[in-house]
Amino acid sequence: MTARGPGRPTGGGDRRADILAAARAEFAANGFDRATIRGIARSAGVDAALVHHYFGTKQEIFAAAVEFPFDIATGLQTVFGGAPDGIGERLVRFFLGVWENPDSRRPVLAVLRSAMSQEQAAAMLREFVTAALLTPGAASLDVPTEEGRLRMELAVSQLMGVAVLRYVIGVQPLASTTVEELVTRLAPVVQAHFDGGCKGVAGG
Amino acid sequence: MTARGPGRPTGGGDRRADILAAARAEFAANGFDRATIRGIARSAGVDAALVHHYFGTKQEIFAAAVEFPFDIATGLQTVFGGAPDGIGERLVRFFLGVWENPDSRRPVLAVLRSAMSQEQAAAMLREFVTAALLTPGAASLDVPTEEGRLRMELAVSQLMGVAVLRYVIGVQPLASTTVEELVTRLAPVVQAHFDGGCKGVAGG
DNA sequence: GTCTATATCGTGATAGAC
DNA sequence: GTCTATCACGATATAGAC
Repeated sequence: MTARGPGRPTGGGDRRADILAAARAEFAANGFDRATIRGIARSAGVDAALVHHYFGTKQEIFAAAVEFPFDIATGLQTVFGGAPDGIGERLVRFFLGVWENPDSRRPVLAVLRSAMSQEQAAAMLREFVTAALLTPGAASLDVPTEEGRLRMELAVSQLMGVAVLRYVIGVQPLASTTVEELVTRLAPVVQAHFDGGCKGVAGG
Repeated sequence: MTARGPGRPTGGGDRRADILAAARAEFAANGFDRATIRGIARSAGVDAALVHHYFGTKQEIFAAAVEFPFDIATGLQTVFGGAPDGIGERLVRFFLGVWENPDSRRPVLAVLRSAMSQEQAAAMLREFVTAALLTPGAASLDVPTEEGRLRMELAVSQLMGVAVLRYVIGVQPLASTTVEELVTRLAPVVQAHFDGGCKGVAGG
């Protein structure tokens, strides 16, 4: 039963999923600007007009494509809920886990690529970082809010930079280093940001 | 003598500079894809055809626009030439100095924005990071090359992430923190990457 | 529900007048 | 050296047939 007749009885919902998957792949691979409706349609094996029919404008397709397919809040509850001195390692593991899994990498890669030159995507990333990372992270610290947010931002900067160099630019040897190796090297640094800096390393 | 007649005797070099400056601004503001020849021409107050006349294709304009107007190698010699335990602070100061000065920020912003979705710009960034940062940085360390490069990449990741969140995404309060404050917080972390990690912070 | 056809626009690039 | 005019192309988006 591979042949699909016109007016198929399933009532739709099949092609729509194909289009959404293709949109995720295209936006992740090319960013908002370079991704095209025609390309998404071709990749999904449907007509370009059908993409508009289901999702409307290109912006709306993008918004639908980058909605996280998993509950990210749950994962971050685990990160910030446990022992304070383990937040660094848990955050690094969570972050790398999202990026190593193709299903979750696609949306975040699409947002990151697009956020560089598209204000709406930048706003999405800004809001996500603020709501999902900075606010709960800062709240779990025993310092003033502004100080906590800055610490979190510096920690997130470290991880965001790794994402850019490892997953987008692909610089070696970082791009082929194992996750465990990265956890070993990054967790203490991220934790240090959390604890207010690496200054103590000099030993006084 | 503000009026310019046709066939002006200066022999050209005036409009060309205007176009180049406009191209820097447009590429920095929008990235490669969203920047347009017409937009550059409009911004420079000339015709679009003149842009092609001087610089050729859009790729060639981009290449001309992102050529650093200052000798970056000299600055990095200072960073890596001095005392090893000051590399962290000197690298952070150099990096932030480049990004805080509009003249030098424009080219690097253009490359960063474009590298996210344009393979040629990504290759430029990859080669620049490798040749100007990783290789001299790793060479100044007393560890195997591969290990030194990875340490440098993690240090650069920290700075790259700060650039993304501070200068592109504009997340607060990081975007409005003073340079000195950032140097204070980042230099030890970058230095720790250089020295092989923050592990010693726990004090044993 | 799906696709054909097309309207409308903006792009990069070129030829050639002045 | 500078600009007018235009080509060829691909984009988003829509109208409407089936």
